Amino acid sequence: MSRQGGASGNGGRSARSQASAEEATADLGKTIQRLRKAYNLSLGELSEQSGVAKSIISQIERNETNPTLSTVVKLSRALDTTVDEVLRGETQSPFIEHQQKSAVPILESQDGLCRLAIAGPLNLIDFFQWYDFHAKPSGVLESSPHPPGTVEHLYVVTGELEVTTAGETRIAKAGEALRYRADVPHRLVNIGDTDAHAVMMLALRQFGAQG
Amino acid sequence: MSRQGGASGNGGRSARSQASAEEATADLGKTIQRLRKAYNLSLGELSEQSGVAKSIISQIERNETNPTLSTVVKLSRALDTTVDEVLRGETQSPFIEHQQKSAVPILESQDGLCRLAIAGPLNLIDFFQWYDFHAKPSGVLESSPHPPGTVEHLYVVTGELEVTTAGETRIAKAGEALRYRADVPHRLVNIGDTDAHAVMMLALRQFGAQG
DNA sequence: ACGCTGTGTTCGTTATTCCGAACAACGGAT
DNA sequence: ATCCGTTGTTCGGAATAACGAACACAGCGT
Repeated sequence: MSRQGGASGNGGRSARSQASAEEATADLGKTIQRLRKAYNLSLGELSEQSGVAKSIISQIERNETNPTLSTVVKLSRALDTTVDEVLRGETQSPFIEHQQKSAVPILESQDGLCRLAIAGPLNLIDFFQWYDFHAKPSGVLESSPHPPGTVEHLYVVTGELEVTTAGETRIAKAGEALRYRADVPHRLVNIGDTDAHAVMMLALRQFGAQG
Repeated sequence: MSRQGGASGNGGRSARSQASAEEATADLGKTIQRLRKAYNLSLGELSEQSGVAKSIISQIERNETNPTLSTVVKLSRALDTTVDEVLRGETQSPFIEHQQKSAVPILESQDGLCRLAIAGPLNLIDFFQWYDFHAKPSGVLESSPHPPGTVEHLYVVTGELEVTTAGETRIAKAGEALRYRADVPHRLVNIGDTDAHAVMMLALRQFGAQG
């Protein structure tokens, strides 16, 4: 036992671990639930997409069971994340303040053939997805509210889009970017007479912390 | 089948995963054993240090059981590593993932006029910037290393780009996405004979977690 | 030869994960 | 007021993961 016995210089082995596994999986349920709700999934839907019985998911979310590895893997995959991320929980301190709301700067490479436009910086984000968005003329995309704190970024590649949220309406043309609250109903309309193409990013605030 | 609910163009969830969990934990036993032997530990020793019965460890190493999450956590800790590392096995991820066009799920709005393509999901990011990238034919963009853990996402809108990082080279055409490490020198080249247009996102990992 | 120490394996039992179905609770319809 | 479809929950029962002890096979020593 213990003591490195061996001639070989094995690396110093830590002797910790031991009974600390419970605490490691302590907030797993909370995390699973947080991710599931971030995707607006019900237990049944997540069950279908993951292949895990919804009763199990319910128990896992309330830490009433000690799931099998394969179960956790299935859930992690369905939630587009890894096991470690799920285990890590939310013990991360969001710092870094780096506001840079100036107008879209443009960088050029040495040979002058490349243009790099910073479309939008953002910080303190724990989870996001981004989308490629196409809309034919007069196409409309209605979105129901996302979780509180969610911010949506829209960068228009071609065409002309109109965004309405919380009673306000703005128009963005090709090359412009919009940033707006997404935790209220909002709507996108292609008001141009050509196809519109945009890149959309959805940034969810992970958990409370102040607003 | 009917994406969730409603109206919204909320995030489209992938329907993959499903029964692929087995293959994910396939070489877990091999990995555990490799790590254990790397430390010159016997089953009994690892059992003591981890708190897992050695009979279980034996079965896990031969993939004769489907361990509990807490069991895997205990073993991972005793082996000074993380669950994901153990799951990843030794398939040293190429660190440059290629997301084919066909793999990008596409959602349609109710009126059928809008197409929403998820270019690339990513989780638990604390800080990022994204860019609109234009390159004339044979244009080159050289980038020096970003902070450790930084991952770069590239979504090609039009044209054809070649990415080289850590000795690996991949090509992405319009509609495809690349995801690769950016904490080493990397280079983008427009290898097509037309202008290339892409959206690039730089995601910095905020907290340590060595990679 | 014999014991001895350590390896990894297999064996009963207990404890619990997992599933599917049945359940209650809510909200929206007609 | 009553039917729905949906939410998340709880309830048997089958499957099995976990444990500890007993097991076989080695290598070394006297």
